[in-house]
Amino acid sequence: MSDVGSEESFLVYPDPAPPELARCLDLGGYGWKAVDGLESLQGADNAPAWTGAVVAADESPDTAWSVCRELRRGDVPTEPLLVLVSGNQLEELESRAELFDDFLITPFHPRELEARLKHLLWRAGRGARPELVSYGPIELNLETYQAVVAGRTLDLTFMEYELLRFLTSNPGRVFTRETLLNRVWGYEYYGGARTVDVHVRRLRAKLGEEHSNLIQTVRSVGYKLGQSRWREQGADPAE
Amino acid sequence: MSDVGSEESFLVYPDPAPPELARCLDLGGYGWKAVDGLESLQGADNAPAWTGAVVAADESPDTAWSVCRELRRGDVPTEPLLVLVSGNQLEELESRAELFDDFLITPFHPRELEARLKHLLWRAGRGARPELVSYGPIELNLETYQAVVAGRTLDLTFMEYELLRFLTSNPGRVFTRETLLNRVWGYEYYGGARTVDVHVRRLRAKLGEEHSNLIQTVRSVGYKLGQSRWREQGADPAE
DNA sequence: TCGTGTGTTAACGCCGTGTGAAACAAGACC
DNA sequence: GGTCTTGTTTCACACGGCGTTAACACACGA
Repeated sequence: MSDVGSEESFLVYPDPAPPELARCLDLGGYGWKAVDGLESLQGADNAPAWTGAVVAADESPDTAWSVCRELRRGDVPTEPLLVLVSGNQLEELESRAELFDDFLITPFHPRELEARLKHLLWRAGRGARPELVSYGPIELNLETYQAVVAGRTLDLTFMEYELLRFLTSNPGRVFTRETLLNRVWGYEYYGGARTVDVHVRRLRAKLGEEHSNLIQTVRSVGYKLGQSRWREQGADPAE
Repeated sequence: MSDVGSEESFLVYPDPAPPELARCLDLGGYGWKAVDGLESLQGADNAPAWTGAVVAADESPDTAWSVCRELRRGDVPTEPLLVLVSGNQLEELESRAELFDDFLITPFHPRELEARLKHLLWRAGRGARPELVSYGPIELNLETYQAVVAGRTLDLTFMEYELLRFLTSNPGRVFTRETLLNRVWGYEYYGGARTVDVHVRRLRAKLGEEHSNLIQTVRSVGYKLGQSRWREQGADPAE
């Protein structure tokens, strides 16, 4: 499914997930797994990795409500559960109020789906997914201003963090000192291109010896972080 | 207004209630009262007869959110609160997740409004309200406005409590002074960002010496409370 | 009137930040 | 290979932004 480990993932019904729903979940960066029933899950209840569920009840309502009922009976009965219903199913919601946390009318707007998922996750106490930027061993939490390299927390100053964030957001790309000054420092700048050098040096020092080479200098051009994802393992012969 | 058929009644903003909203509430048999602000209510706090609120935030969002904030601060801070937003306001919902329980996109279908109201009332009737906020040694009782740190009751002023509540509700997250002024104080603000500093200082003083470091300053960014739960164990090995 | 809560102003001190120069590395040219 | 040139790394230091703190000003209710 997806590569990032820390993200939210949803259980989706039915198994060939509605195309629109699948597309929106993918675009939102959520992991998801479509099932046609819960018997397959009961077999392998090893890691209930999903943090919520989205049940499309507009096609086959009866089995969909059964799935909701099963989910409510499960080990984590209060997980966020969103049902998709058609406009003429609104009346039957009242009698099934205990089977869902929120509902969405099909056809739906992708942004409404995302907004409802976010609010459900927030209410469930897990909060919105933290905005993360990562590359290799580097992980940046944009909300807490924390930087982690290979599990070790770094104590960065403001400019160091901003510089690392910019480089990590554009991995493998080379930036001239002027560009860095403009985009990170944020003002027109004359002279003092050495400022970038010094901050790169301090960053490398705090990254530690084994990771200091994450920031590479491209001679007479500038700096870049890591390797480009373009032809990553293509093993450039000049390397 | 409405002859109260059922015992449910809602507070509606703004005062000339949106016609569509008024009609639907009437048809649904709900009682409701439109207000343009909360100052009129504070005068006569005799019988808070409403069981919930519907705030139309699609016309004048700023004041609407202020009303939501006031409602949340009120005596019954967790009453069901539904906001009406336009389609292009979905993005701003995420940063105000604590100000509403459910939302509805305008223009709306009357039956969807009714379904959402019913579901909100059903959920409120089950008492699924988190009245407590806590982080580490901090415990806040939202009903009694009491703050406890490590078992010791604090005597906080109003703004101190609000600030601590906001920070505690979003632990580990860094907020700029401007953000704090907007979200805690609740109005647009120019100058005087030092106000936040002073209140933080007073809060730290009341937290006591051993817990004053719960509120951490992130230099040239803002303040945050505690450590993020994200990678909390990343203690520096050189320590 | 006093007492309390809240916002403002100014002084102070720290530490992040930028700068200059020296030391160093990498090619280029003869 | 030696030497010169160009560019990068490293160090030390001074300035200034930024947070802390205290003291004051104002509004409001008792």
